[in-house]
Amino acid sequence: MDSLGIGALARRAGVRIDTIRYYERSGLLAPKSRLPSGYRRYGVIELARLRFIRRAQALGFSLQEIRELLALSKGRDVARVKRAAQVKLNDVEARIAALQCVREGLATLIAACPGHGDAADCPILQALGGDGPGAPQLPETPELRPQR
Amino acid sequence: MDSLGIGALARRAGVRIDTIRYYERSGLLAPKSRLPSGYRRYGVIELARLRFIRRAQALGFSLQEIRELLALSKGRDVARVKRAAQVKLNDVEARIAALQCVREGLATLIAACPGHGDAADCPILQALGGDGPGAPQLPETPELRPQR
DNA sequence: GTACACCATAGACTGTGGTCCAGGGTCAAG
DNA sequence: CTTGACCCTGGACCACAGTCTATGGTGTAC
Repeated sequence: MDSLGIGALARRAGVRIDTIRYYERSGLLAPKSRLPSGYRRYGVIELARLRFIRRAQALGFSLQEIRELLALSKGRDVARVKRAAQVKLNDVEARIAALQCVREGLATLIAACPGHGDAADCPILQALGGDGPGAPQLPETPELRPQR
Repeated sequence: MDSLGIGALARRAGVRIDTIRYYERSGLLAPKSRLPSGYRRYGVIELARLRFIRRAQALGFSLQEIRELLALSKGRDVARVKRAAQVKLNDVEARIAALQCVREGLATLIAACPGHGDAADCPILQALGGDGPGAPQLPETPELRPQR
């Protein structure tokens, strides 16, 4: 029998046992079966699914989004899966662009800072203090967080 | 008097009143002064600071990181400020690199997905299902989460 | 002077993604 | 048959970043 207990599954996937049970509670990963004692048993499919969950998480998907992706994979709707990935890609690219903005701002400030002398001459402190010309050009309150 | 009550400040910065009080509890933003009644009063400096907090947050900085960023502006030691900014810059660059990794993984999957046909042909679903050649090249269990 | 918007505090609650603990039951080896 | 590792459930707890509620005080305009 190539079936695993929860501990073996956890070791193979590199997660904690509690995390697996948490995913089960969250409707992400059910055991293949249970022993009469109630012990969970998992097969290779469950291992792959668990690894997928971790990978998708590392890609920036929330558990909710992963739930949706997994649901899509049951429906075999390839087009919708692709669209979901595309949306996430756009999201990631926007974040990269914003961070590159910050990097430029910081790099400029650091380059302009003498590293000694009066605090009034430090462009970094000026940028932090107000919204003068030295302030990093950041998007105005982008709607990244839901404001219910 | 160009001083604002908490409600006016909230409206000008586009945040909720509770959020401002929460930031105060968190040591991020103190009122300029208080009326004898206890009412908070804020000036343009506080408004700028609040806007800075929101901007930094939108870029993925946690409140803890923002606290550190803002703490820099209190330091009289310009050299230390510059060094701290440098550390932050490295931090931002690491974030960018990690996100670029994610972007590559997603882009590869999307490019390889026909967007139609059988689910077996979809590399996104394959990446989900197993760890075949189509799986995104992600660092194994990247330390994104503290494992205390 | 009273109506009404505004503000104060303390503390409870939300959702996300887990993590830990108590108090047991089960499985396999020796 | 006992020991130790493993597993079960239910519920508490954590950090984060707010959000809401209850209860009561304040500021101002009519």
